[in-house]
Amino acid sequence: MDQARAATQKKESTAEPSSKVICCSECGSTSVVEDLTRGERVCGGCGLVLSDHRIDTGAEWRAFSAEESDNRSRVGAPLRYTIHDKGLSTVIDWRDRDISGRKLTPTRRSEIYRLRRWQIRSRVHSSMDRNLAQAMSELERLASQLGIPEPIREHAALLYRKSILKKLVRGRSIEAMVAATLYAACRVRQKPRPLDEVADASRVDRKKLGQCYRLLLRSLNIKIPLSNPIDYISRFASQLSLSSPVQLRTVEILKQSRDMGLTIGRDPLGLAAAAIYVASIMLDERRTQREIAEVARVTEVTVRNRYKEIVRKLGIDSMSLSG
DNA sequence: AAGACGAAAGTGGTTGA
DNA sequence: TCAACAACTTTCGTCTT
Repeated sequence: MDQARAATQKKESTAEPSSKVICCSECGSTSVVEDLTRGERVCGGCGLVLSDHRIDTGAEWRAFSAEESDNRSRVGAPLRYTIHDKGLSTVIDWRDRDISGRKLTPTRRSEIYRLRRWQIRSRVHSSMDRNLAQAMSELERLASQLGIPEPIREHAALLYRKSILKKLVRGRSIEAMVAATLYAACRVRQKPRPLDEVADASRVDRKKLGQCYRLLLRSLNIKIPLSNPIDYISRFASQLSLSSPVQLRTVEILKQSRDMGLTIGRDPLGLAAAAIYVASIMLDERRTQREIAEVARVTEVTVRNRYKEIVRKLGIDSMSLSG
């Protein structure tokens, strides 16, 4: 009992600082200077080197003017997991010219032509590569439809690669697994999307998606942070075109609700919706239960029930609601 | 008339025997 | 595998603004 509590407390205390603020182990200062030319991270307080040998992702040219530094960049594209061969495979140029720009002789030309054909074939040659090629294009389609940013797409792509290696895709549809990895990646990065939203955008039904998602978590040992209603607020608020004070008030309400134990076992979507509803009334930017329920993908009834609980438990009286 | 409310029955997922 | 269960949904009649 006590052990369990100690464990959760420890988890909370270690999870907090490592995710955002970096503290110097010597002086506790939070100001960290990044020295990219030396690949070091140095404490701004005492000068202690916190980490070194960082990979420099910046330019490897020297530039003598602003124009030059704009033009010149690191050679080659960065490694990308969303391209099925990570963007690393060889490409044979389609122009029939040799290295010095001369036209090729007819014999040489037909030779190159055959080489090129085989090269293209071999690029997607193994079944894994074919699967990946298909999956990555589906991932791109789905992610752009949902407006999911590049880093999360890459994360999803990485998860998909892992699930292929674990042979999870076998016997399941590529689409379902892609949708599941994308949903999981959003959750891991604390930018959750409602499961229904992802299911709608792909051609996978909710149930299949949920099954694949759970399989993914189990097989790859992924730890997903409990989805927090607060993570949904900014998206919902912007869909309802609510001002930022309303967002802030909503977050406040959610924090209070959590402290009152109102959030345990409750659907985060419903909580987010109800909190937005309360905040929108308090700050006189009223939205109907139906409007809010729609963007949060819950029913009005759920919004209502949560909202009633919040009002009752937080002691929000009718005065602060009406005006 | 639209929105809010609440009761009652139905649904899908989890848990424990 | 099945029943019990909690949370959520659907549906619908009634009340309020």
